[in-house]
Amino acid sequence: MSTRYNFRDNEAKWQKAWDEASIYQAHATSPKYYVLEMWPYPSGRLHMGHVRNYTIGDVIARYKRSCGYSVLHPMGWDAFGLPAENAAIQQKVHPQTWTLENIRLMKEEIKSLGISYDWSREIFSCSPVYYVHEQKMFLEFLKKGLAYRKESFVNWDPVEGSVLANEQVIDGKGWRSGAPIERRKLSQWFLKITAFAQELLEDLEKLKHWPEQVKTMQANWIGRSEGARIQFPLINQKDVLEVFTTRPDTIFGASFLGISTDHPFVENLAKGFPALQAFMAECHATGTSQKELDTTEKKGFNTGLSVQHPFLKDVVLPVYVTNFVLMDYGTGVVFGCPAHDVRDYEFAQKYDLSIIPVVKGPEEEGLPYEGDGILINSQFLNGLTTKEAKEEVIKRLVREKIGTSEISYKLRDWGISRQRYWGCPIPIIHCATCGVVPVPEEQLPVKLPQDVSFDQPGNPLELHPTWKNVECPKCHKPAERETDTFDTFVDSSWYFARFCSPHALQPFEKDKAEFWMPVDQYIGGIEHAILHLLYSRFFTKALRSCGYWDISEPFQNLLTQGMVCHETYRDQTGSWLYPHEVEKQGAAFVKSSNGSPVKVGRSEKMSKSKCNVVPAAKIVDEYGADTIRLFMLSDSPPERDFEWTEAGIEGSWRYLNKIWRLVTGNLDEIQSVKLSDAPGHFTPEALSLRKLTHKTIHYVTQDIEQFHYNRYVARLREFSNVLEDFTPSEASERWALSEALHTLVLTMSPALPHLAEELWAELGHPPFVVNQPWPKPQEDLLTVDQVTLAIQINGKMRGTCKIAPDLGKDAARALILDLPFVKAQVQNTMIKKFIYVPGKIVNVVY
RNA sequence: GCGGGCGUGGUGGAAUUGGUAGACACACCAGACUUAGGAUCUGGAGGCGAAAGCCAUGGGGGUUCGAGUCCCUUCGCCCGUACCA
Repeated sequence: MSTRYNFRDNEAKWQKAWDEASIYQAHATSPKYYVLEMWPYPSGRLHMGHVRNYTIGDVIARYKRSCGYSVLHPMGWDAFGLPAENAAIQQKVHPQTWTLENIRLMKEEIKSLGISYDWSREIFSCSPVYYVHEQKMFLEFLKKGLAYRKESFVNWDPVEGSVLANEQVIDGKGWRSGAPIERRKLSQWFLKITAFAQELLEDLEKLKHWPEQVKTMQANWIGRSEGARIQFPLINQKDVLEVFTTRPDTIFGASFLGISTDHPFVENLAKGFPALQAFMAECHATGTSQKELDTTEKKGFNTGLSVQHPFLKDVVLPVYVTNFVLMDYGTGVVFGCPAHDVRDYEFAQKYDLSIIPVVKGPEEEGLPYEGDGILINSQFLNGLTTKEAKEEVIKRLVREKIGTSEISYKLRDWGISRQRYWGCPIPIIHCATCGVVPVPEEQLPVKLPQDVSFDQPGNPLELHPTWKNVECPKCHKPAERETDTFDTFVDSSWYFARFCSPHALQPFEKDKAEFWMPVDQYIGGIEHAILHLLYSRFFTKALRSCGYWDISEPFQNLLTQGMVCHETYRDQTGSWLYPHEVEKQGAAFVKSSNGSPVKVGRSEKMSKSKCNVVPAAKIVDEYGADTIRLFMLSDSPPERDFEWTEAGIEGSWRYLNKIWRLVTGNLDEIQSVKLSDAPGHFTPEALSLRKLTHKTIHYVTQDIEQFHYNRYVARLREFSNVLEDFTPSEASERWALSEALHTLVLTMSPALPHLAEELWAELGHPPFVVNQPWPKPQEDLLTVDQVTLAIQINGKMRGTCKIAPDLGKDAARALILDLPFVKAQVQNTMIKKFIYVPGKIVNVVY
């Protein structure tokens, strides 16, 4: 018996054995369990965030397998995207070559972790076999009116002459060129997610096991609000401007109209109005991100036009073109009520507009006051509450035919066009005669051409002569292919369905998909709380309305994991250092290469830019898969951030060896034990061990079910701490020890599959431990006959007392008031209150 | 700016969801053992204090017999913000 566990040989051995037995291949037999981790973007190296994600998923997959479920646990590649193009530009390597090589490397690393994936279902978003279905779906959506074309803004880099992602715009400038970015309009494809706004909102209630904060974020993102649409006729003109407002009650506080720079009326007005044109250009000299738009200084341009107040015939309001009214929300026009809106208040002060308070709050409030209250200065609304006033205004608007009630959503349609090469081509042909023509189904897939160059800026597809120039399928005259590709979120909005029948000729076989779906447990980073998850929910519903299946929600349960963090290090020059470049000298850190002092920064999310990354492959190589898996589970609960430390991984490695010694060191003791022959009598020591064994099963099961993996590991450690001190002296104790060791191996197997497999063999069993049923606790061993009751006197902890857990209140009172330390404190004072929570606490108030 | 979170010893965290704050670990200290190892084993440990005890869950206030947990307020950090994935 070796005292050191040989992870290198064992992990390779068992991974090979699992592979050869194909034990992780999913078979569609009930009951089913579909566990899915978010598929990775193949960046080339596995990082700790991936390891954490896959480990969390693997524990539940293995646990459910032991519980008798038929488990589907697949893995694939979110292989399209911007980094491949950046690599192409920087390293002169084709995006496909770069991507496939990255996949090869990452797959090798994932495999070394021993995750129970069914690799026969592996899929790649960049393969035409995958994206052909996406192109067909898009054409279906087009037929159903769920896809359409409209103009919208992109970040335009005037120096590069290309479109930039928000990420590539830094402080309003292009990341490569440094040139100020402008917003430019392009005609682009959109998916009508707003058609499902109400359903996406309502169905959140069905998602019982989604984190509340994710549901709240999605609900706020959808942003349903009830309000009114009100007409404001322009003075001396025929036109009418329509406003959407959620505060129709404040209509008498209106002092101006704000209209979006992108409103058709403004675009029209700007013709022959150079000052306005200049203002609009000024507003467009910014990127498209919401954060940038919101934090840019609020500006307005007085058009000189004015509108009539809907209820006050002698009041006219000036019309300002503004940079803070969004064309995408409501009607693109707002009325400004400075007394009751912070933004309007600032605007009114800047442009010296009147501020009329019309809502009186419950207390003396300063302005602006955005809360509810009683209406003042408001004609027929005076004295009404905010809620009543809203109803009354709408009633009048409808009666006078100058407005209606309206429900509005913040959610905007999903722009899916990207002016990039490395994505799924949009299957459309533009013809001068026939307009927008879908590529006929028999010509699908539209494959990406291989022969492209990144020597010039912009999308290489634009510059590709033979791919771009085609014949119109309808009139056969020369036409052009759509050169935009899909947003990569499209690829990840249905991959979970493809896994159900990954080799099917259609996107997925309906019966297979309806058998496996919905995903029973979805696991991924919190950063996807809104976009990816909302798009996937939308796609599921859109596919339903196109007749693909009868599924409405893709993910039954959701776990959002926290980030993996690490300390940051900088040398004297301020450059970031990798953890492997520094070493500890006493309490301080120094640079390994020259011994110079290192400044230790706070722990942050692992990122290449700050060099605080630890490559997973290195750790697997040094400590093995089980050690890294154990550490990933031990410290933090999955939804919290995780702190990576060298000490932590060491600690996990030591624990692995401890288990190894514990089991192998007791083999002789339990050699003669037959677990099927339970002894008739147990010594008190044996009984007490058995109680712990069954309590451990009980709690470990609960902890795994609830994803309290750190507690699960803590229970295993507590259990093994006791086992270490247990020396059997007769038969029933040897039996109890054998039961305990078997339980330890079985319960640790979801976390430490390789070690468990090896020890299962050492215990004399044929493979595989992963196919063993999950142990069940014996109920009669879970009862306790005494608990430690906490005793408070006047709310302060004063002592404890051993007591039967179900003792009645009167008996408990007599017993406790008779305790010496209670008597001493209370003496003969009258007891005012005696609070008794059986099994937990007593509070004596005197 | 807006939306959502998080904050507990030197460190990561635990606390049956309003009932003994610090489980389980890491780091540390003291000791044992030795075929000096990536060891292992035993003991200690929130702070102050000789002790009794007092103080402690980012800060301040409140509700309660009782608050890490609920409410108000404030500070700090993190995620998302629609073209990073």
